[in-house]
Amino acid sequence: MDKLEDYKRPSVAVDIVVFTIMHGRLKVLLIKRGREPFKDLWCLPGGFVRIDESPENAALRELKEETGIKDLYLEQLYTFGKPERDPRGRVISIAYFALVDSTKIKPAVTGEEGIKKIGWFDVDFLPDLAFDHKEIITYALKRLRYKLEYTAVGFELLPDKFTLTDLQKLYETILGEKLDKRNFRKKAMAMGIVEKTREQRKGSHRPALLYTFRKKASSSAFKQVKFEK
Amino acid sequence: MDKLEDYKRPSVAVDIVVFTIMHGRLKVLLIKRGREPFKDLWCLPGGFVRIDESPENAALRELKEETGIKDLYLEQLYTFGKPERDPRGRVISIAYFALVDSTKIKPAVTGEEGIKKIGWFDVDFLPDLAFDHKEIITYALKRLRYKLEYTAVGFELLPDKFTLTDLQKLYETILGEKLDKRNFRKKAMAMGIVEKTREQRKGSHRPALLYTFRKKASSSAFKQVKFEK
DNA sequence: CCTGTTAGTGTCTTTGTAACACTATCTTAT
DNA sequence: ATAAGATAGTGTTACAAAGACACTAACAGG
Repeated sequence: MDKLEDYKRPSVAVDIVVFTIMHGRLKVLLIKRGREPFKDLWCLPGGFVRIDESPENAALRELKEETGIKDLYLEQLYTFGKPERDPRGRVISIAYFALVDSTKIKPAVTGEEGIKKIGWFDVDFLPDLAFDHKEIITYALKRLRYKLEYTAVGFELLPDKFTLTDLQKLYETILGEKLDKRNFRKKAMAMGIVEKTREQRKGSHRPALLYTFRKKASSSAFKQVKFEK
Repeated sequence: MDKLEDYKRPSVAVDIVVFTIMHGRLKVLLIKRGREPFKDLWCLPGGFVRIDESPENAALRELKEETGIKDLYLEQLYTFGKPERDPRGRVISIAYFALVDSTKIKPAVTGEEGIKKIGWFDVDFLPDLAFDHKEIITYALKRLRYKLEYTAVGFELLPDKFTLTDLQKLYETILGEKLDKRNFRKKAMAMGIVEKTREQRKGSHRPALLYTFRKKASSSAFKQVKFEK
């Protein structure tokens, strides 16, 4: 009864939801499928877990293979395993949630061999997606918003040096609401999660101080969880 | 490259961490292994996912088979997938997190066929465990404490009718700290997550009013997430 | 009816959250 | 040189939630 051979084994895959912020919009990385099923539909980057690698390494490997992305924040999201979720057969997929700073994305990521195309899509305007990938993205989005409110994960989406306005815009973009500038800055400073540098960013207006993220205090809540009656 | 046949498939299992409160202590359900590897060591209830069932159903089925437990709160916890976690070969395990009210546990759950024994263990005094099950329990405990602070999941551990003292003791047991009686009751009432019944529980002292859980307001925070500097 | 035991209740202080508007500094155009 | 445009940066007050704290009430049993 406990022998591994007694059971038909499902295939195990990983799918990764990679978020970034581009031009003030939250984007997800998608790949155009080159073959059936769902040929020419968009889907999440991912692939099968090899027999000797951990799911997390599979996720990192697939991301590198398919998109060249290397340094990113990665965490396990949820395992999707309904028997009918893949028309090819039984595939259980461990979904991952990733964040990248858009300045680190390689520009030449489109049209590799002409078979696959990859693209960044605005989360509010997603195309039709293969498999249950829409559901996975919805789940990831929920997690992103949730995490943003009570952890300092947002820094993963910014370059090493950023202005407080950058940081605030990031929060506003993801949470979908305006935040008060003074309260936002007060809180960021009070929590000690950002640190001043001596550099400035210039434009045709008053220059802004650049800040860096202080990893030490990273476990703090940025905004307290809302209290519903 | 995308054919399912091209890949060696891992086995996929589920493991369930079932918590209950007995005699004011937090307990986990464990099973004594009847065969190698790790014969006679304790482990989490669980088993392999069948080719045509969802992981969640596998978890429910295994729990019923092994322990007779039927009605419980169940949610996916995390998928453990390091290649070396099972000496029999590659096994990826989807861990679940479950809560049962101890009054619903069948008493005759020990010594089925004399092969397997099952038992409830105090989380602070766990025996040696098979596989990486210790790690899984640690992870589940973290999740339990975390969820208790910001959701109303604690009710899953109580019978339908309970006193506010019962509820408070439950929180104290799991969080491992004393809570203030007046503040606790004030908050429980203010949030509207409990409802008075007209029944009382008697003892050799002042009788206590019984309350029920109001499912409507279940998404509220019971205690706000702590804010660390 | 006294004792033991648990149930039940209110106020004040502290802390965090939310609302709110003006000045400062730079660039560019005239 | 200076005015206009644009973004950076800053403090106070009011409100809401959390935390600390101690006594009275109701029952059973002796």
